[in-house]
Amino acid sequence: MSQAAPEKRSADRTRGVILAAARERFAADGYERATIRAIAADAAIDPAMVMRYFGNKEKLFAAAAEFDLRLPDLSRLPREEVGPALTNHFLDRWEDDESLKALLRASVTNEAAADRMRQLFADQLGPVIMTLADPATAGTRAGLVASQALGFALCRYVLALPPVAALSREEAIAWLGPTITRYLTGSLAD
Amino acid sequence: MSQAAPEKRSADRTRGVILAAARERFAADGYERATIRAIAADAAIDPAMVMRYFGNKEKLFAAAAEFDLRLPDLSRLPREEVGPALTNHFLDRWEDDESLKALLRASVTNEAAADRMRQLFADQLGPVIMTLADPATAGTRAGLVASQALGFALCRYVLALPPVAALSREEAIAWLGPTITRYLTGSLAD
DNA sequence: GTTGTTGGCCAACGCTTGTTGACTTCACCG
DNA sequence: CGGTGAAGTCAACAAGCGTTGGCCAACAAC
Repeated sequence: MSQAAPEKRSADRTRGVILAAARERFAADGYERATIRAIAADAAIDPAMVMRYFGNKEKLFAAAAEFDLRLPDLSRLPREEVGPALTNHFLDRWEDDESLKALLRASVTNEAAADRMRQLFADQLGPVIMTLADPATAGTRAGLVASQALGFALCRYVLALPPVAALSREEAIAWLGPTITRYLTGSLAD
Repeated sequence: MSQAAPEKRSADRTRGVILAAARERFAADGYERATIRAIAADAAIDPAMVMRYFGNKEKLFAAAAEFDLRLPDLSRLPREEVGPALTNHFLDRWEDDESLKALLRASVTNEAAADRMRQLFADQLGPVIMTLADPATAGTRAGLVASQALGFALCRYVLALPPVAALSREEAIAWLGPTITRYLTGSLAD
């Protein structure tokens, strides 16, 4: 029943502004330090509006941290290229959407966010890996990829370890690519 | 001048009890959710005592998160064994001292803790790597090792991703060992 | 022109937090 | 015995939090 109009009402625009401010704050401060009052101030709006639109803080976070990895099809690539390709895609997703940073920062202290993170890798990365390797090992491989991808993002975007933050895109792919390839397609015996 | 007596006064014992409770709380809840009141309750003392002994929350955390990686000498090992050895040592340190978990959880939302984390890898891991590879590349290698080590710890001990938490010590070393070896001694061209 | 409805603001609530200062207890030393 | 100082208790503070309910202004419908 909703029209196909670009901006139906003022309410939808406000909702969007709140969501954008929330993503920014959650990404920068984590779950507990990102206060509804601060988010409302960023959106130039009253804190009560945030409650009206999203019910409570937990639901606001759930809406702000909705995320799709948009994983590409890797099954047609040569074996040695899947790691670099996936690494490149991860860096893309990480840099053009703050939701992932918000999710990572929050998931360390918030159980609901941690759940979201677990589902992200189980439901989105797992199936893709099943097209590349023995499906029985897909869960483990997804976990290993997660450990390197999240660890790199943690060091580069959250902790800002100088040597990791200084790596160029090409260097990052050259170092991480082979690691990811091995986790995706290698065997325990190396 | 301090006597060699096992327990000089009640003060030292209390200080220790507070520190132990603080480490536990910071490790389980992160910096902001670990309240002084909760720590004091765990230590079965008054919150005011925490302030008396440590000044404020920040200083309490600084005292609770003091940490030494106790890295072994890796320079006498064959190249292909340095990764597995270092991985094994990391798992040891992670599992018998809660300080690292406290530091990781806090460093995601607390700048002082993040600083501590950066120093940990720069000052303790960097020098060890200089004995293994071109010193000019030691910083980068330390960062890469940090990305995999912290990422694995994040997934296993903090997020508890099921496939990562389920890995045995041997499996973990078999998967991570070669990765760490390459970061420590490999070249960009693989 | 009245009447709803919708988007927004304001003031306040109950609660928790870090932190403070004054008070008590108590062991030890002269 | 008295007193001195450390160890511990208690009650309270100011500030900040998530959250609530009532009020206002605009605007479309009848």
